[in-house]
Amino acid sequence: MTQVVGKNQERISRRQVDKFAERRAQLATSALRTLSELGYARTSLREIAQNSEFSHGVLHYYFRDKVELITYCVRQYKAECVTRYDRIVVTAGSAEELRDGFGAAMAGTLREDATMHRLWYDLRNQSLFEESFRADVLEIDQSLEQMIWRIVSHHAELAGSPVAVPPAAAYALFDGLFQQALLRFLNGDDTAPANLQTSVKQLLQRFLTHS
Amino acid sequence: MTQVVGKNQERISRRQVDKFAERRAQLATSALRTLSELGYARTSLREIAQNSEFSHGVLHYYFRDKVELITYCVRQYKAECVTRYDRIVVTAGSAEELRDGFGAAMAGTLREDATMHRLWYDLRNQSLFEESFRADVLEIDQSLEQMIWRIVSHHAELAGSPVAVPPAAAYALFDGLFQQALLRFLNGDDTAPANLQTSVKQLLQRFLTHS
DNA sequence: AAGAATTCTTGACAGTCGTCAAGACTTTCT
DNA sequence: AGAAAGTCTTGACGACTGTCAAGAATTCTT
Repeated sequence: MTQVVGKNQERISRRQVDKFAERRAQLATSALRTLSELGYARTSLREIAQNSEFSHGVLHYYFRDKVELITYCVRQYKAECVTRYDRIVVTAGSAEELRDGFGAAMAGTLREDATMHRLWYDLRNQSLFEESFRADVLEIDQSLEQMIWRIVSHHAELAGSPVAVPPAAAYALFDGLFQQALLRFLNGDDTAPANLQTSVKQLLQRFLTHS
Repeated sequence: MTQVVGKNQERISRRQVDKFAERRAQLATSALRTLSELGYARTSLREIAQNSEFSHGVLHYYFRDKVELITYCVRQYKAECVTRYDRIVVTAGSAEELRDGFGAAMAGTLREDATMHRLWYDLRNQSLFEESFRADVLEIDQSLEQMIWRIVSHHAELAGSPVAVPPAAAYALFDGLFQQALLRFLNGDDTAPANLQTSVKQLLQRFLTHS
C-alpha cells in the first residue's frame, strides 16, 4: 500500500482500506465460528481458514500473528455483545416489566448463542494464563458489568427503591447464574433457560433494599 | 505384572499395586502443578515430565493416554477440593460466626490457591468443548454445590430462618462472586480477597427470608 | 548372587502447528 | 493495453505434539 499523496490516491486508498477492513472482519467471523465450536485450545489457523472460503496463507496477509487475529476476534465479539445487551435494555414501563424482559432476554441468549457464550468464558479464562488478551478481556468484562448495572439501577429506579448491592457484585452474581445455566444447557438440560429466567427475576428483585 | 496366586505373591502384588498407585499420584501432582501454571491449552506431556523428576516416556507407562492422565488429575484435584471445603465447614456457634468463618475461608483459598482455582475453571470450560472430562467435571461441580448448600442451610438453621434460595442458585451465586474475585486477584488487585470476604458475608445473610 | 520382573530412559515415528516466501492471479490506474 | 498495486494460493521450514518400542537400569525373588 503506497502512501502517495493526492486527491485521487486518497480516495482509492480509503476504498482499499475499507476492503481490507471488511475482509478482516469476514475472516474474524469465520474464526469466531471455529473458536466457538472447538474452543481456544483446539483451534488452529488452518482450521479457521478451512471454515472460511480462503486458504490458510491469507490469514497472515490480514493478520500479523495468531495473537493479533484472536485479539481482533475478541474485539469483534465485544461489538456483538454490546448490541445484544443493548437489545435487552428494553423500554420497560414498570419494574416488573423490566424483570420479565431481562429474564426473557437472558434465557433467550442462552438458548440461541450458547456456543458463543462458552467461547467468551473460554477466552476470559485464557487471559488468566497468558498476558496477550488480558487487556481486551478486562475491557469487555467492564462493559458487561456496566450494562448489568444499567439494568439493575434502572430497575431500582422504577421500583422507587435504592439498590443494595455494588455494581461489581451485581455483575458477578448474574454472571454466576448465567454460567451455571450455560453448563447445564450445554449438557442437554433443556429446562436450563426457563430456570435461569426465574432465577434472574428473583435476584433482580432481591437487589432492592427491603423497607 | 504377573497375577500368580499365593499368599506371598498376593502380598507382593498388593505392595506393587500400591507403589504403582503412589507413582501415579506423584505424577498427577506434577501434572496439576504444570497445568495450573500454563493452563490446559499450553500444557504438553513433555512439559509435565520436565516438572517432575522423570522423563517423558514414563507417563505412558503409568497412563494410557493424555486423556487418562488429565482425568486422573481432575479426580485427584477433587479430593483436594473436598478437604479444602470441609475445612471451611467450621464448627460455628452462631450464624454470624459462620458467616465470618466462611467469608475468611473463601478469601483465604483465593489468596493461597489462586492458580489451582483458575485451573479448575479452565478444565470446567474445556468440558464444554470436549466430551472426555465432562462426567468427572460435573461430579465435582455437584459436590461443590452440595458443600455450599451444607453451609447455607447450616447458616439458616443457626439463624432460625428458612432459606430463600434453591441449592443450585446458591452455588451459582457464590461461584460468580468467587470467579470475579479470582479474575481481579490474578490481575494484581490485592483488595480482591477482602472484598470477596464482605460480599460473601452479605450474600449469605441475604439468603435468609426476611420476616 | 543369578535370574526375573519391574521401572525408567532414550530415540524415533507420523502428524500438526505457526510462520513465511515465492509466485500466480486479480484488480486498479494511467 | 500495459504497468503497477493488491490479493490469494501453494508449498515449504523448523519446532512441537502424542505415542510407542527397544533396551538400559533398577528392584525384587529365590
